[in-house]
Amino acid sequence: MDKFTDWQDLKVAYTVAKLGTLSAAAEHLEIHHSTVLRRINSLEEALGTRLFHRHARGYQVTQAGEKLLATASQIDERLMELSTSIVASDSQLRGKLLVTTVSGFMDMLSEPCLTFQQLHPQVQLEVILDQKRLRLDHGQAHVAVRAGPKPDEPDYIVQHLNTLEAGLYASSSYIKRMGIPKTLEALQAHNFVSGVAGFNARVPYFAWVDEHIPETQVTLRVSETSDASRAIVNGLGIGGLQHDVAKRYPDLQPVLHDELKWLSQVWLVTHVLVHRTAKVQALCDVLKRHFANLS
Amino acid sequence: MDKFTDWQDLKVAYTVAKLGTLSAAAEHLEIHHSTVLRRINSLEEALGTRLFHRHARGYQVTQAGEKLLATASQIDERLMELSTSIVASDSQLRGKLLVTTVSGFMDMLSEPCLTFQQLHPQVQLEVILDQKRLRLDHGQAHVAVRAGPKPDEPDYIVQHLNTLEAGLYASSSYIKRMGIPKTLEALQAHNFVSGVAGFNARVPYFAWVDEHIPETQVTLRVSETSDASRAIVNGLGIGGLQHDVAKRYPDLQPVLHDELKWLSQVWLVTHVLVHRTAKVQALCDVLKRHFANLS
DNA sequence: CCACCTCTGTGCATATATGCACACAAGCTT
DNA sequence: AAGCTTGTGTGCATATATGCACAGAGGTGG
Repeated sequence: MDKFTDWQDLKVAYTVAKLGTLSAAAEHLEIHHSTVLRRINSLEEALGTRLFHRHARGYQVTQAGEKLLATASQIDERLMELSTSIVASDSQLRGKLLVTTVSGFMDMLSEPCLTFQQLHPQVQLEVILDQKRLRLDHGQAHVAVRAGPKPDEPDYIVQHLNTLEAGLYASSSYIKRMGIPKTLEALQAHNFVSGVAGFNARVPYFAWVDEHIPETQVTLRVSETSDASRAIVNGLGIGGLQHDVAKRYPDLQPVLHDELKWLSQVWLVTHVLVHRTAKVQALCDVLKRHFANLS
Repeated sequence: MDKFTDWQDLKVAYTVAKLGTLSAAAEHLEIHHSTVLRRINSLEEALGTRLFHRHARGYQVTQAGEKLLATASQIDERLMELSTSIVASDSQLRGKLLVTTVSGFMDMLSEPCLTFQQLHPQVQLEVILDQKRLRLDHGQAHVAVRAGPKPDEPDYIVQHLNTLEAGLYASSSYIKRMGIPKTLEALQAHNFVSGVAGFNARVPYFAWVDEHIPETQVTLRVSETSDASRAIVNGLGIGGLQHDVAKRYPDLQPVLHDELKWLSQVWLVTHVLVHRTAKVQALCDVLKRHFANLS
């Protein structure tokens, strides 16, 4: 049913129709004129129609060939558009840009994201919050902001953004109810908000809870770290937060900051194939500038 | 500058984008999946862009691939239209139809042409009057009506239409002026209308004039036989006409019809490549029916 | 958690298409 | 007219792309 098994034949026939001779088409396509001849023969055989009138001085289109010429020239135009569109999508600042991070970082990313949106309104920024690391090499995301040990995967380009410091916080409503612990030992009697086992295993605070706080004292375990901060604000318990996140909630009081602190590295990760594109570069610039101003 | 050197790569990439896997695309295209892989690799290299995210379970389009998919699907549609349009142009009764004959036959062809126009108004009939025989194999014409010996060229399909009989005619104004010849000898004193030497050499009457009538008696030589008939009607001289042509001019009187008559075969010629098409068949039917009714 | 299955990816032999050389045909020029 | 130029068409050697077999990767289901 499919008459055009080889689209290249179409291009060859189109070139002949446009230039009028096999030789000219062959030169233009940088192939031998006999190849042009054979491709046209095979196409005509496949279509069951003569496309050209053979003339010793050149090829002249038949009515069928005229139709083919019209269609092929449209196709050629589309292809020109497509090729410019494809190269432009790499160099122009427009289209979708996918960023991924863990939900706990959303509070920190919202500000640079806003900055980026204002700088490049043509780009539709999509932030994907996901516990499981999306695969940049599968195109699931273009840029990732990750915490913990330095990612080390082939074809990933990793840049160090900052070192974030976290500490314990409690809301004033919690302190009013339970008091504020003054020593590490006193913590054992308090309630804590932590993460669900298996999720966010690499958050240092979660690991510390598992190690030093009895299971019974952990009032709430949430899978998303952003939910943890809200729970702490609402007074469900004491919890570990990045200082920069805690700053956003004036109600929160520091707890034993001189005694307890956790450091975690933040990495900016891109895939080598998308790293050089304008969009990715622009976002990386904004993110690096933002995190540099934090410290 | 031309990114798409091989349009077939586009078709292959399109199939992969549509079906999602190399294997499925390979099966659909009836080629090996490794070939599909290589063509996509080469296309991506040529474009300088990733079109697919390689996944062990299949190929997923990137943004560039999405654009390619959109363009290619449009192309695919156009191609479907084109292929149906091409086959339809053979089986449908529409479009141009080129007929060629010598000008002297126009009077005879006008009637069947009218019939054909009424039967198939979608077809634009173009009658090319030309002394030199147009080449059907070059697509200069689709149907030819020819007189004289049976055409014998390769790939030409020749059908016998009729045997036409011609005789001498004179207008009443000529007869009034010069009288009507009663014997063959009496003709020598009369004026004649004939053809220009070199043109229409195969018209039997013209040959007869050259052989039997003194050069000085030939009042007018015309290159177009249709002009000859008008000259005879206007009384410039005696001339040979097909009986069917002469019938159209009531003023004309037959001259020595029992003594002189010329027979010529009329042939319907088409090229083997266009002969089976609906348009050509339709015209051939009309012409054959018309000429059958003449005798 | 492991075995299975599908799909991708690679070296190698072969089949297919390309290029080349030459012959031929037809305008164009002188 | 006759040579010259340009372009088409064909047999043959080679280069190129295809198919094949097998390895590997990665997800799926028991």
